[in-house]
Amino acid sequence: MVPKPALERLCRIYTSLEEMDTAASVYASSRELEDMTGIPAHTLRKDISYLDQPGPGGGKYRVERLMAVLEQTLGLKRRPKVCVAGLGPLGQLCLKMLCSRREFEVVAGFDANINVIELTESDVDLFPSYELPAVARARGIELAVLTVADGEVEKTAARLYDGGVRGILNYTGVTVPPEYGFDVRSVSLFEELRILAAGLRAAEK
Amino acid sequence: MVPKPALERLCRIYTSLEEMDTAASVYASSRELEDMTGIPAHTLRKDISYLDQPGPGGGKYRVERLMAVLEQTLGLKRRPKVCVAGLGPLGQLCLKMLCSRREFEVVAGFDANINVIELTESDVDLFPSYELPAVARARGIELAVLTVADGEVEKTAARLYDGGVRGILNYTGVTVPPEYGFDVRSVSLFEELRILAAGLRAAEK
DNA sequence: GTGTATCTGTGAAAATATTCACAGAAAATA
DNA sequence: TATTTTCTGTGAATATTTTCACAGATACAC
Repeated sequence: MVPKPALERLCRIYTSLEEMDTAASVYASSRELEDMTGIPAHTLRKDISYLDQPGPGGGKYRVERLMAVLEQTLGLKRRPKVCVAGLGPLGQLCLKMLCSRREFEVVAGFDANINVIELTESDVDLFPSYELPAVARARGIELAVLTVADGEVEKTAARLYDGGVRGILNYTGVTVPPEYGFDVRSVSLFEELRILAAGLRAAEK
Repeated sequence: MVPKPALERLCRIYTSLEEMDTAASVYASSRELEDMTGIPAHTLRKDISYLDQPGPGGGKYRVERLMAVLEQTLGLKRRPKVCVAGLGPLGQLCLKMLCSRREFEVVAGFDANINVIELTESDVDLFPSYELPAVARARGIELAVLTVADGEVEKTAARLYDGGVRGILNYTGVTVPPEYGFDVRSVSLFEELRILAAGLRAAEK
């Protein structure tokens, strides 16, 4: 079984592999990846070894091959189904970014305000929030990007749960209620900056 | 010394304490905080114990007191100086959010495009990117929110380094070059969703 | 005040994750 | 082809983090 921190690093490695692939690099050594990611080469090799896939042995990794292995393991080949809940400026931005790549299947957007839904241009179907559970179930949405206002998080979480959504990427400033058992990753501008500030502070001593 | 994961959790706890403070709660037990954050009560108590501050002993934590201790330890009382590099939609959003609270001192915004600088309304002084090193040094900027286009990351990183910036909150899709030794936290929409997808995948087995 | 229930604080134990070190496979060299 | 160099893969050692368990402090009821 792959340790969770290793999984996170593997996702970071995938990003770097994409960069290399775009730059038409065919081979990647653990050392080069260390230079790109800051993850030590031995950690990175160990992480890859958790995948239990035959590697190149003594040669370098083949970028495409390793990407394929990661796609397999990380479940990206399936194009997980994603929705965006909350279509304020941030939500709309996320929607746009997600649509700009094929990696995820963007299935729907939701907002409490019907005006927003009618006025927003998007390739994706947009719905009022109260339809979330039904739409999510009908379309098999697995992941949600949560960009609603802080005050709406609780209600939206309940709806996502009813819709069978399993994982939430939480961009709001408040905590997603843990009782639903979502797999949550939270990205709070303030919290992240606090962690950096605390890091500086710790480094000073 | 506070373990790094503990530090991150403490920042999360701080967020929940803010929520409680807003809700006019005076006391917080480790159990209540567990319910809010999903962090187990014993982990959370241990984390707080790393702070080496006298706690309430047998009673509950006093919300204000604990917040004060965390502000102290996390270095938030100092109002760390922050800038935003890259004033596209995301950068402007970050700028607005940062200005909406007093927690950080937002000192400057930067963009490569001079039109953007002239057209953007902001309470914060905006500068063209090439002035970043000078401005950052002059104003003592410690942290940067990096929201430039992916192709500009390398150049911007160099400038931030020249400006004496120590920590970066990286919202771009590419890796910040590790050779400068920045303290980096990266937030990539795609990477986060990948981690969630991998989590689902792992849970299925 | 006495008793009971509820907390925190923390050393020690257990679980996890990282680093190391080196065997052995590929690639490069000559 | 033989030799050297450069890699990966991984068990074992080390380091870190989390969990546990319980002593002792506080709050509360009566």
